[in-house]
Amino acid sequence: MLLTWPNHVSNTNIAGTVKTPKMTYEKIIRNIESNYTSLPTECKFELKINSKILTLDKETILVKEGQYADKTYFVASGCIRAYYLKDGKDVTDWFAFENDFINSINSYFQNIPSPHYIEVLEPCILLEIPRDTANRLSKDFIEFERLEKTVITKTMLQLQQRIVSMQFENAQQKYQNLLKARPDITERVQLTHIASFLGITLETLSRIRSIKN
Amino acid sequence: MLLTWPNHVSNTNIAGTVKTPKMTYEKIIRNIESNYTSLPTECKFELKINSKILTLDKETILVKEGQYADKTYFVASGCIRAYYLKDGKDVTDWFAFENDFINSINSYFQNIPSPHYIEVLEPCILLEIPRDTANRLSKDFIEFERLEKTVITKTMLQLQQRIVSMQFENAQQKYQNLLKARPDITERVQLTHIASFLGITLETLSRIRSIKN
DNA sequence: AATTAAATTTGATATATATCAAATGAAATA
DNA sequence: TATTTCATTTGATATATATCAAATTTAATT
Repeated sequence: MLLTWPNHVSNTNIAGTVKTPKMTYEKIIRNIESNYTSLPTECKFELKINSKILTLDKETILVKEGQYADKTYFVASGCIRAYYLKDGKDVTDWFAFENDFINSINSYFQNIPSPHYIEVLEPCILLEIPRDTANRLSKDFIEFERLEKTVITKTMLQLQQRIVSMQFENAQQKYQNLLKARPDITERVQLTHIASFLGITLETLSRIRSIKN
Repeated sequence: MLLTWPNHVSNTNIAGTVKTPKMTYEKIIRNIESNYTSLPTECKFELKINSKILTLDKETILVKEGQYADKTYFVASGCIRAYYLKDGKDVTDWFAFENDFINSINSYFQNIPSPHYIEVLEPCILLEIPRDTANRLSKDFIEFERLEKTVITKTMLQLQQRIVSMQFENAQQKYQNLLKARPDITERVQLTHIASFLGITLETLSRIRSIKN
């Protein structure tokens, strides 16, 4: 799953119509800096020559269950989800939108086979950062180590919030909360994925949406 | 809530009888190093002269709701919980045992009033590290920055696991999982706290414990 | 040891949401 | 445009766990 998901401006106009601005390393790295922390010039240079820009179609599978997923992706544009199969059922565990980082956390941090799949939901431009690169940059630049800490801290806080939400809110409230954080989500992501992310059934979500809201 | 909670050996003999070994800064810091990452001598020295050893009784409240909680505690011995009041009801959000770090994450990382209380459950020896100290050490020693990242990463992974568990396991399974990670928990922590931590009622927990197990 | 208070267990009932099943609507493909 | 496939909605029923209430057990205090 995961790395973070701030409440940021979307890159989308009307449902589905994603602008695909020409993305250079410079622009992407500038986005990282402005959303997280700034980096020294040499660190940025090293990042640039050791990472890759990916332009991907909808439905691309970036990571499969069982793989050693040793890359982190920064989403320059588009949207992605991490999911796993629980008794054969597809369960969304995390979404990443513009300016979020995402990886298969278990695999990436514990170097174990990934329980997650990572799938592209909208045409995406990503910056792919290999773990080796990230580790080296962390060793050489305290600012990069700090960037990682910042991203992880954000993620941790969100996970904690989500636990509170799951424990004490009913289906309706959970959905409202998600909408508050991500008002455009229903235009960008299928209801099945939203439902499983919220830990409710598709049917319940549908009913919630029809009454009132 | 939180910072981490590895599956370690307890410091307890028989329920309630906690040995209180003489704890020096050296010994505590050695424990931090052996459980997380090692630190340069100068960093350890700075940590020592800028932190405090606390010896606390059961029921001590370390942090109250509303406070700006800018300390992290390393548990040298004993056990602690973080909880909050949800509609007046006491909900345990995190436990910390020997060799765990704990702080009021929201307050500490976002510098906002703490939604949590932190309460001592067993006589404790703690190392209290002010945020200023932690921040300075992070700036001066990449190893300390890395220590923080390690602790936060562990916490994040545990939170993610807990979400999966909350979403797909029934009360029984949740309890079993907790027991697997922390077999001694029932001797050290009240069932009410365990129940609210698991997101089930005390009554349900009691029933689960009586049938079978 | 007796008394009070707190923690846990046990019981009866209510309820939100899951599950199963089918209908409708929207999008993709021929 | 017709046809197939996939996504969403709607309905009927089942179920795990919550809630409320009380009994019992354990621990703390006098």
